[in-house]
Amino acid sequence: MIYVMTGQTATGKTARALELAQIYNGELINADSRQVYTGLDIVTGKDLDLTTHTFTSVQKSEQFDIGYYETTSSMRIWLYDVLSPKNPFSAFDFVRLAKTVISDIRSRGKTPIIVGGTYFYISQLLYGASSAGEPNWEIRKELSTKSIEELQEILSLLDTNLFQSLNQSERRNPQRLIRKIEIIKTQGAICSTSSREMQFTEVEIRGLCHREKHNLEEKIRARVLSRLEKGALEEVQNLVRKGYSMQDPGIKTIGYPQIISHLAGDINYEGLIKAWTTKEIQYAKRQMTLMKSDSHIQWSTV
RNA sequence: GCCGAGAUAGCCAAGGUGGUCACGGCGGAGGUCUGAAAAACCCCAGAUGUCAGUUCGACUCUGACUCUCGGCA
Repeated sequence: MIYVMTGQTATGKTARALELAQIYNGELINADSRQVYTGLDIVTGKDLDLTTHTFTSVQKSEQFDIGYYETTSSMRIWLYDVLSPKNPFSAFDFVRLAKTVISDIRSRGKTPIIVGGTYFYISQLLYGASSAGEPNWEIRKELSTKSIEELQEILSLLDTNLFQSLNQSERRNPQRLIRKIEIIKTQGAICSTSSREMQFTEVEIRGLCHREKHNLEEKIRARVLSRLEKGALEEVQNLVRKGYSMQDPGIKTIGYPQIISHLAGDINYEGLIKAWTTKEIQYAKRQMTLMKSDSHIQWSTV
């Protein structure tokens, strides 16, 4: 059995997942695309205060450090602090790492509990059977200098039918165009018949969402304020001092650009709170747009 | 009180010889997504301070009023 705890931001997913872990003798696997980064703690809301703060590394490679934090009640939380914010991380990486951890947890007779708001990662783990292959950052870098018109033309030349079938949103989305070109260049073609079947036999997916929009707004605002109190500004100052900037993949995370602007004097404190809160609310909205198409999710409201 | 500048959407804001006026950005609603997803992208709604005058026609010109911001007293 695998449990999945997902849903909107600021709904208390981690707390609920820990309850599940208690009941089912489980261990948590983080499915949050930001909390995999080292050093992004307060702003991303890593629940390290629930742990003993000691990271136990289990499998370390050049790219990734797979390990866990142990909670005060001796439960493990995996896939925090996997890599530096300097490096890109992808759904491909997540699926690979999560599968490794799932095997490890099961081999010890425990239950994997996947928890996080990055539904895209979760969907790729649960349903993604694509043979499309991993990201090729060389090709992406090369294509990133092209204009949107150039990208459209390149893709159109490679596969006219595919390009014709794209909607406006995708045609004008450089990242999506680059990804498609990348697949064709590395695989020869895009396999359109790849399945969307459940990869595991027994899975229970639970989702948490806010009952009303104003609940969400209040919760998020309160959480932003509490993160600032906990030292979000200092966290960012340290990162900046260590040479991290908005260009780094990990820093392209809600909260960081806004705080950096504030530290640079571009926006005042009130402006920072507002900008950060607004981005979080917009994110929560996008999460729902994506998640509500999954009929397997059992929803509850908070 | 006087002088000057201004008043365009929830906020910021561009404009033009008077001709269906109305560029953008933010915010708001909705959406897209098969390994960048806290990303990237699509799309929709919404405005000329008030009152008069000139005119076939005023957001644009004139006057008064109201309000705002500077400066002087």
